[in-house]
Amino acid sequence: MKKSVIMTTLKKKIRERNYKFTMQRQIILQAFLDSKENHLSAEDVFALIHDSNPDIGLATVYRSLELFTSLELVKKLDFGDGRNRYELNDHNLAHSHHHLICLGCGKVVEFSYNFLDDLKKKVKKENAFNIVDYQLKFYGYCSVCEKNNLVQRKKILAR
Amino acid sequence: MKKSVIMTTLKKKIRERNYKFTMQRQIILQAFLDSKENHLSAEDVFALIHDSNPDIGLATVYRSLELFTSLELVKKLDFGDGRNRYELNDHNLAHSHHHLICLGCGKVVEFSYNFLDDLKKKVKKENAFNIVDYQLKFYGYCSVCEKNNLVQRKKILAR
DNA sequence: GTGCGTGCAAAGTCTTTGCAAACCG
DNA sequence: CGGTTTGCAAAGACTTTGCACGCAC
Repeated sequence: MKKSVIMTTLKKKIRERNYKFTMQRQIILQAFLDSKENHLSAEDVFALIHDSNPDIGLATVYRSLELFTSLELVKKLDFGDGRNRYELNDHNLAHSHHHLICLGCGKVVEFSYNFLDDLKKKVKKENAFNIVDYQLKFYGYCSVCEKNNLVQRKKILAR
Repeated sequence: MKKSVIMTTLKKKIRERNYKFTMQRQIILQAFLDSKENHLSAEDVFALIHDSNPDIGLATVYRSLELFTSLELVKKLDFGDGRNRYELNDHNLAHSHHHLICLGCGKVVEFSYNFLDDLKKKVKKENAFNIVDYQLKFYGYCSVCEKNNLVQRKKILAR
């Protein structure tokens, strides 16, 4: 979908909940649309926009991300690196995506797999819990780190 | 399994990696064994042991939990409440368990479902990623909060 | 115009670290 | 006895907040 169309949708969603579509909010959302990296921390966003917008403070970035999360425009993620990360919440995605986190180098790769529908029913029945969303994270080793691990293990065994 | 047997196993695992089984480490592990609550933050552990062991500092609790995590004696969890939580890593559990996090009241319920084996193969093949572990979190509403939500929605609609 | 939103700096919360003393093995 | 581990306090990292000013609607 075209970026400008997405922005219009986001604007609408902000307005219809009676929040103001300020320049700052637009710029922050634009950063997500423009960034090659999908998983941005508050500091990342701040760095991305700061050169062209030195007047936007870090606190505003935090407050905007918090707002966007509550409006479900973005999703708050935790990859265990001590800071929150955010990604645009693509409601149109038929299959939700998840994250493979490399324990060696920290690289995060996305992975599609949708099993919510089946599980929603199962969990609802068994636990009296109405599932709204879920997060699935895999921890492992990417091919590069896996290779390094093997080399490392061989060295240890050779001692 | 008996608590004392578990403790012996934990002791062994610490010793065989050439770490010392100090009184502090034992007391912290014991807190997990004794606590009814499975998901403890560093502060929780500190509070649990502080009355009987006022000499154990919070920094030691943090350092121990970090060590235990690296030794895979405990698992580090994030429920989005701004602090890390830890639970004993039960390697004997045939089926791993996951967490249902109530968006209304924050209650966390455990839920068993094992699908790692199938997915491990699939992910390995498709993404060149060797999966070691995974975390699955569901967000939703427990029966109490769901009921409150419904009441709330009715009120809003009645306006 | 009015009230929500922002910038700045200060404060808050959780976690880590430096160092001398204590302790495990 | 020697290298780990600990306690304490201080520092660090990320995030939130108070307040006066500014801007969207």
